[in-house]
Amino acid sequence: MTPGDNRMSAEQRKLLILEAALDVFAHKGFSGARTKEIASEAGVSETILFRHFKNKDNLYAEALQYLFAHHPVGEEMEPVMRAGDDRQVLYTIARHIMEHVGRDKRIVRLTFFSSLEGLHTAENVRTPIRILEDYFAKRMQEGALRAKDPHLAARFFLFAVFLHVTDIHMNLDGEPLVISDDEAAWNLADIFMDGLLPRE
Amino acid sequence: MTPGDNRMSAEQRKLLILEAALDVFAHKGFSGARTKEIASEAGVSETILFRHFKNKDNLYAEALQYLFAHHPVGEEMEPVMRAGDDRQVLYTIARHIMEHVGRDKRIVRLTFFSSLEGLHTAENVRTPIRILEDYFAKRMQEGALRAKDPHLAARFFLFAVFLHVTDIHMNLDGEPLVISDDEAAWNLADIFMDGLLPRE
DNA sequence: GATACAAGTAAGTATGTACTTACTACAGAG
DNA sequence: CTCTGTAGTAAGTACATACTTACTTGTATC
Repeated sequence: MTPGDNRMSAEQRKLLILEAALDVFAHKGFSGARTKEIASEAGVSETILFRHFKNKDNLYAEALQYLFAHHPVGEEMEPVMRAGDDRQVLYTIARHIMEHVGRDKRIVRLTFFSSLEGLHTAENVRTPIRILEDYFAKRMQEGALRAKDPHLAARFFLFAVFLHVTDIHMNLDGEPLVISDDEAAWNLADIFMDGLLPRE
Repeated sequence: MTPGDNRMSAEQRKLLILEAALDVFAHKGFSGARTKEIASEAGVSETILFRHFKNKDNLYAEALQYLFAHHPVGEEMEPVMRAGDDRQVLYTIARHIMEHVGRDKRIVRLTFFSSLEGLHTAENVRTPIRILEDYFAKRMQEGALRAKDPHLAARFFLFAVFLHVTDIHMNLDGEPLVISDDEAAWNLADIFMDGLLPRE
């Protein structure tokens, strides 16, 4: 094997390693991941991995930063809140999150792993709650929604969505769901708007 | 240190080790846990740990079995479904889960760790969904509830509760919640029954 | 074409970690 | 009292793992 065959710029190589790291960390968590496996998945030797990253902790931190930099959460949500009536807003938020997470399945696993392993507080959970909470508070003041606790309402709505997509990617529940994102989002928005009791 | 000072029956000792194992596994996950730490937390040497348990996998399996044997999920839920009107049923289920989990905070962490590490399908998630789903289906057929997808409705309700208690113990969201279980459960049941839109 | 700098390889080291082996001491049964 | 089975200790083993060291090769720049 002649060296230099797959020569690559530092930046390119670093990205390859970051991608491999995300795969392995998302799959096995920080303490379950092996630098050797990450290196081999990136197609390099451990030596090179450690030339690009000071140590495993550093690699983990940079990998998370890289992932969330490419998948920001809060900002994209704001325009969504002007989607029309309240039902439409909830639907759009739900779809937004489903797609956001669906775009990269590692997000869910890494978020949970990081929280469990105490390596990272989940900014990507807190931010959406704040945004939806503010929206609810405003609409409640306007009398457009019933006056309930807006923080609790936002929590419950988003938690339902979060665990729904989490389940889809982690399969907490036994069997895989066959329902489309669209149908799930409409159902949830409808329940939150009208409730399960029939309206007379 | 004369041996035999803290002599103990096999069964007693095994329970001590299981408890220590649950603590450490819940805190660090399977691959983050060290048998040495478990042993020392149980106040024994590793030698003894490995005399009681074939290996680390076996210890993990027995620990989970022990935990869930002491905190069964599904069965206790059935009587709860006869709690009165539908709102009361939802409230009671939510409270039931909050208390169930509150009784032993390790449940949440172990459930998530196990799922993430692929060691265990979460029976304690699936079972409650099935039960609530059946309840919804029955009430919808009776016309007491609007005809929505009962599986989705059950999923969303329970997922909201699950992640709510998860957050309380894992603090996914930034700041700790100050709201009581009672208040949270009533709010959620109310939203699911009546929705956020005002009824004319 | 010589030089500088970064990409690459091969081999190694120190520590961690799951698990063992060889032995001692105690308690209950006969 | 002796025998047997089990709780206990001390030390060790084989391998995995994060990280290093010493060295080689390619490439862009002047």
